[in-house]
Amino acid sequence: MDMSPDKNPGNVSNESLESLFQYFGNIMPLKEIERDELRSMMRERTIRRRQYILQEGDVCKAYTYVVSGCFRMFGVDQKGTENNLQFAPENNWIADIGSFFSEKPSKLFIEAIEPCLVLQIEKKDLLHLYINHHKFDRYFRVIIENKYVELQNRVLQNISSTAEERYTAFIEQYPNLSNRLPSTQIASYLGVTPEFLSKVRKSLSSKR
Amino acid sequence: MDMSPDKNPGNVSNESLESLFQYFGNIMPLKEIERDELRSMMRERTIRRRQYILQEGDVCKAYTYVVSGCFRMFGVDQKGTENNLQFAPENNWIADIGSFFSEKPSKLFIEAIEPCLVLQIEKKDLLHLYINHHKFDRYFRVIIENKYVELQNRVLQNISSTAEERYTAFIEQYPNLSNRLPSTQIASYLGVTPEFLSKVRKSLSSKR
DNA sequence: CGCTAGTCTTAAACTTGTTTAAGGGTACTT
DNA sequence: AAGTACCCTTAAACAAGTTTAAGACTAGCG
Repeated sequence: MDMSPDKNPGNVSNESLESLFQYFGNIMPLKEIERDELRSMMRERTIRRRQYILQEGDVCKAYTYVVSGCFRMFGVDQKGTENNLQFAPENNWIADIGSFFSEKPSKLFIEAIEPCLVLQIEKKDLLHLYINHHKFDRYFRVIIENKYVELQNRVLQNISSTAEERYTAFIEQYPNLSNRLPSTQIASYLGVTPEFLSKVRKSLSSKR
Repeated sequence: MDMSPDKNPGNVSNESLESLFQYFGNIMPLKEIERDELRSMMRERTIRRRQYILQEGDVCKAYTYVVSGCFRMFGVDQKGTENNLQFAPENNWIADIGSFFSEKPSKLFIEAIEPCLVLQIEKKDLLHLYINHHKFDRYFRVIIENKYVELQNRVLQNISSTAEERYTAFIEQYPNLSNRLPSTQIASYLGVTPEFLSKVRKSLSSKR
């Protein structure tokens, strides 16, 4: 177990905590004691561009809340191609949920696309929260329910839409990201080659 | 609120209940009181082939456990094409989770592909279970976590694999269903036309 | 400064999957 | 026994997306 210098509790910046409290506050208001619990459990880390917080073969040990920056989660297929499964910009949670709960090695990578500031919580602490503050059960169920619905819509899109339709849907869903991310990353998310995405963009711009 | 004849509790068959108890028992053992609670909350229904248990525009009011038979869940796109999102054969839960929790109208249909026997639980009863028997919180979180992982793998496959690879993966995952279901349904699940699936099958069989 | 690595675009040849149309098979109706 | 509905396959023309290759345009780096 690694002992980074910012592991000891109490070192979490107020800015990061405020971001997290506001996130939860949008679901339901937090009591003072719940804020204190979160403060003592969350560990703050800065992550450099290109740095991994999860690599294939490792067990996903933490849920990560993104305060600023952006991550991508991807898998690598037989041919060695990277396929982006999701992006996690600021105010989002990211984890390989399967690996986290089963404690089996992950088949996925999570990499910072931009320099990032995050808050992490480990499994034992999350379970502690579940048990001692029943509300967090609901919080995290809501989080995963929302992520489930998002994924489901994506599957539906993948099997029913052309690359062009998927791209315009991506732009609508992440107006931020479409400017911020390199097109190679977006192409990998959409399941097309960067070359074809370039074609799609051109044909879209000429349509207006 | 509809009052079908089998709504009153106590009418649930032992065979169905045993199937449900066994399902939960695979996650963690059930206490007698928990069995009693389930017995009193689950409502048994027989569903005819082609019958819908959810239609677009309706709010998904119940979680459905499939005792026997098989359902499909699908969405209809702008062109009117049906796209199968998932199948639910015996010993599976099915619901539009997004609609169920948000109580907003669903964009999906759930239809019986075969004659089915199901047990259903309504939202208020599920919430009652959550509150009075904390264990069910965990049960249903595990159920949705597993479904999430399944979906995630599917997205990964959709963006990284050819139709042939997706078809062979489908056969591995549902060896039952590949014989049982009409190929039109499988094609709709894979996101290809029935004609192309026919080609794929032919090219696969000639490879051996 | 010049070098390298990453990013974006274009184009031509190719592969994967769709569309349209047709024909044959089975099974349930009448 | 014929009728209809559904299911599965084949084939040819077409559209969607990939591959390979090349050129231009950054941005970071020694």
